[in-house]
Amino acid sequence: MEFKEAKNKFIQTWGALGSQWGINKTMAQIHALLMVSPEPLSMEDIMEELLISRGNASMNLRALMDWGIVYKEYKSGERKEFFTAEKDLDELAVKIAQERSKREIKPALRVLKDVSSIKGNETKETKHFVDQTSKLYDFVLKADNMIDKVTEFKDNWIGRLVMKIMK
Amino acid sequence: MEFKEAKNKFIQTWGALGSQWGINKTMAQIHALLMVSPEPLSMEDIMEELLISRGNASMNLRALMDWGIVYKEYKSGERKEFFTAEKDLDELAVKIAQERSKREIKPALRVLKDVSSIKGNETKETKHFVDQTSKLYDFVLKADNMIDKVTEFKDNWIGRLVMKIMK
DNA sequence: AATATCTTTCAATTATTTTTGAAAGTTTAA
DNA sequence: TTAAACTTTCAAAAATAATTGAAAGATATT
Repeated sequence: MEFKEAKNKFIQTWGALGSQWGINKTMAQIHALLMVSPEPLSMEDIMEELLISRGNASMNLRALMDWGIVYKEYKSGERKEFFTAEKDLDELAVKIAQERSKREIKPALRVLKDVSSIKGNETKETKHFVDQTSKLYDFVLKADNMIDKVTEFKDNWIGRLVMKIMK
Repeated sequence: MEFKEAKNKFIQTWGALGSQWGINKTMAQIHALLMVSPEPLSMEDIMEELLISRGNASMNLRALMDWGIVYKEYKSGERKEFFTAEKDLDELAVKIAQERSKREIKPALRVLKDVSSIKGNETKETKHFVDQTSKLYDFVLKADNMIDKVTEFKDNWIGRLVMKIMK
């Protein structure tokens, strides 16, 4: 396999993986491309490499910057903007985890808390409902706390974690 | 909030969460419904409660069973099939993690391994590519191993994990 | 202040995913 | 073996999501 082929395969795979995890394909592809680019790329570069429109590139770059995993850069003398990806993988994982926690898990937790605290007639159905959603609340809360804790580690937390788990 | 409202809210929220994580909305909703049902439900029950077609119910129940998080049950004297969800949350998390690892992570790992081992001319670009994809391979491999390890724990692994992390 | 360079926005289009419903398939019972 | 009860399949339709491209917005340059 030669470089160009490998690069393309990597970008496609990363894109597919992204879309299986609720992240838009192009967004993941742009990120993949920037990850393996030693130099910052312009919007033009990205459009060309991924064969996408200007609008698409613009919107997805914006989204990546909102996630905090792609940065804008300016080159002196150049008018246009350049982009780089967060390349530190620990940092990347933490940012993604934090963002998903904020956007999806925390709101879901609120709902779980609300629905698990209904009061009233104690039928079998309602008892089971409260019991089950309470357990779910505790579980998701723990998982979410884990994300927060993990953030404090930094620097190869996943390696340490694996060590710890394996005892 | 009364029971029916709470139940509906729970199902809707779980469905939305599912679709943000690459799991089809109806599939997540069926699972949510079964989680809070003290008794097994028939396909008819599910169709009625979620207002979905027979085909939709059938396909998504099949998918849930493939994931190993919903089981078929037979009631003696009854002709039709009934369904229950895995209600043990540790078990549920492990099954989901294993399944996603098998379906998505393991294949991606293969690709990462392949593309990170290209040989040839040592330009800045290829060097950076190999370096970056190798790191990614190591990282994803560690994360995936963590899933495997966690499986061995069973019984409230997440609680223990949080304990460990917090020292 | 006019022009050139570059970016963002968004309505319309295109692509993808999900859902439906009816026909075909299966299993049990009479 | 026929019929009834139930489930699965899958092509077509509907719903949802992603993408385009051109116009409007910026911002810097002359």
